[in-house]
Amino acid sequence: MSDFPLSTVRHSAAHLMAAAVQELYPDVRFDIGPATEDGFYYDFDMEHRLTPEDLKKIEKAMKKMMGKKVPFETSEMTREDAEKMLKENNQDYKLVRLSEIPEGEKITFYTCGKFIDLCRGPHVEHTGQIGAVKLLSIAGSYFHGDEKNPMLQRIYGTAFKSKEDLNAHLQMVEEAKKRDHRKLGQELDLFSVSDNVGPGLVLWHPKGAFIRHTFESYWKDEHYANGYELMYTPHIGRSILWQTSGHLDFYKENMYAPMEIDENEYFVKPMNCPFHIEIYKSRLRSYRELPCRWAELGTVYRYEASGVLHGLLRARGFTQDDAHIICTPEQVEDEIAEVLRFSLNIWKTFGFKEIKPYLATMPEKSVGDPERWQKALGALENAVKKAGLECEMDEGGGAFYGPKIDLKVKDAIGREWQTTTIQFDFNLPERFDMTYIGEDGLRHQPYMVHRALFGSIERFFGILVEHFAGAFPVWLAPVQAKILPISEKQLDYAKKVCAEMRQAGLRVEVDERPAKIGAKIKDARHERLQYMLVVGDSEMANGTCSVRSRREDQLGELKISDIIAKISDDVDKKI
RNA sequence: GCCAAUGUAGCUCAGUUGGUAGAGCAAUUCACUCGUAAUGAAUAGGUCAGCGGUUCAAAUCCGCUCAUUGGCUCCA
Repeated sequence: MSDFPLSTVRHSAAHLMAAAVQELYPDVRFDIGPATEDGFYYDFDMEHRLTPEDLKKIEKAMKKMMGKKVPFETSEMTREDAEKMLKENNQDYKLVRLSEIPEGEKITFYTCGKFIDLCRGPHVEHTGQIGAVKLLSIAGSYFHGDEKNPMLQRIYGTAFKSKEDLNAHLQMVEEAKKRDHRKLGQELDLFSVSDNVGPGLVLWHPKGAFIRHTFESYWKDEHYANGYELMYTPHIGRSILWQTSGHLDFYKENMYAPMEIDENEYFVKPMNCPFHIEIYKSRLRSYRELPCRWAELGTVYRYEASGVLHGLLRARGFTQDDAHIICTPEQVEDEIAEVLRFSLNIWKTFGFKEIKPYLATMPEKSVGDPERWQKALGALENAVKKAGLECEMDEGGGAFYGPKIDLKVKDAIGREWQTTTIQFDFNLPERFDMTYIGEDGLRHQPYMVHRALFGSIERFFGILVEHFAGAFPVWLAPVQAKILPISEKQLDYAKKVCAEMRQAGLRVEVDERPAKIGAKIKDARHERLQYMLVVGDSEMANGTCSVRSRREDQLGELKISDIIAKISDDVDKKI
C-alpha cells in the first residue's frame, strides 16, 4: 500500500483512465481530469459516443496497466515547446488550458505509458500504486462549465488505496440507493408525480400527507412557542409586486408565465416575501412592535429547467417554511443568533446531530454598498459565535441582496444536506420603501432577514425519507402498530384491541388477510412498521399481544395498557 | 435548456435476425385456520409512453414529441 494522499491516487487514476481511452480511441482530445470528493473524472471529446460497454473495456485496459506498474514521469517544457506539441497532437482544449497558466509558472507534463498530459501533478510513482479502481458512469459536461461551450463526454470513476476501501465505498453507494426517496416514496405509497399533472409537481398520498401534516403541526407549534406569528398569503399576485421586488428584471425566465385577468397580469408566486412586506406596509409601524417574526408555509412555483428536477429534492412546486424577521439594526444580531438556536433545536428533534454553518459573502453581482455588506457579515459572524458554533466561509456565495448563513446537516449515513438558510436582505426594504417610526419620531428603514429552516417541505420530506430509510419514528409514522392475528379465529379480538388503542389516540391497523403469520410479518417489515402485535389463542385468552418491535425485536407478551403506554412514551420522546 | 441512456401489466423485469406479447410479485375469487421474513389453486390485468414513417408485416427499424434516469449548467 502506498502512503500517497487519496486525492493523488485518484488524480493518477484519472490519468490512467485517459491513457486507456487514448489506447482504445486514438482520435480523442483531452480536457481535464481531476480528483473529486469521492472519486475522479476525465473530460474527453471524440467521434465515438461512449456506452456502458465501453466503460468495461476501458476499466479492463486500466487494470492491465496497473499490473504492469507503468511509471508516471514528469518533464518540464517551455511554453513554446508545449504549445507546439499540443498543436501537433490536435489537443485544442489543452491549448486553452495551457493559455490559462500564469506567465512565469512552470509548465510540466506527466507521462503514463504513451499518454502525455499537461499537468501540475503530483502523481503516484507507477500505476501499481493505484490500489483499486472502478468506472461508474458517463455524463455530458460543458467545456469550462459554460453552457455556451461544446459539450464533452465525461467518465466518472472512483479509486481507493485498497480493494477493501473500494468495496466499502460501493456498499455505501448501494445503501444510499436503497434509501432513495423516489424509490421508497413509491414502495411506501407516500407520494407520486404524474405526467398528466406535470413534471416537478408533487402529489401527496395519504401516508405521505399524514407525515407531512404531523411535522407541519410540530413546526407551527414550535413557531408559536418561540415568538413567531403565522400568516397565509395568496398564490398569485399582480405584476407590480414582481416589478417592485425585482423578480421580473432578474428571474422572469424562472417564473411561470403570467395570466391575464381584467387586463392585469398576474404571476404565480416564486417567493413569499413581497406578500409579507405588503402586510408590513398595511399600516404605519412603530419601533415598539419590532421585531416582527412572520412565518408561513408558503407554496411557491418556479419554472426550473427540466434537467434539474429530482424527485422531491428539486421540484417546480414546493412549500417553503418561510419566515421574515423585520427588525431594527440594533436587534438584528440577537435575532439571527436566536434563529440559529431555534434551527439547531428543530434539527436535533429529527435526529440530525451534526450541523455545520457556512457563512456566504458578497458575490460579484450584488446590490447595496460594501460597507453595509461588511457590517451585515459582522453581525452574522457574531451571531454564529453567540450560538456557540464554528463556521466555514463560502466566499462570494451570498445572494445578490445580502450575505447569508447556510446550515448543512449530516444524515444517518453521513451524507450532508444543505437545508436551513438565513439571509440578510438590503434590497427589498429599500425597493418596497419599508419604514418604521423610531424613538426619535422619524422614519427609519428596518432590516429584513429571510429564513427557511427546512428549505422546502418537499425537500425536507425527501431528506427525512432517506435519513430514516423509510422507517419513520413512531411520532411521525402514519401507522404506529399493526395487529397480526395468527388465524381468522382471533380476528374479532384483534379488532377489539385495535379499537381500544385507537381510543387511546394511537394509529393502529389490523392485518385482516387470511395469510400465514410469516407472510404478515414479512409485509409489516416491508412497510417499515415500528410495532407488530401478534395475537393467537393464548394472547386472546390473556388479554395481551405478543409485541415485536423494529428497534428491540421481541418484547414478549404485554398487556394492552402497557403497549399503549410504551408507544405513547415513544411518541413523547419523538423516537 | 445541453450531452447520453431508458420507457413493455399496479411493481420488478424477459421478449433472439421485424411474423401483432410473457414471468415473478401485487390484485380478485376459492380452499386452508395456520405461532414470528412468502400456503395452494384459479381468474383477471397490456393502444408495448404518444404521434408519424419504412414494410406484406413494427414492442423490435427510422423521425419527432413527452417523461424518467445519470451528469453539466442553474437554484433569486
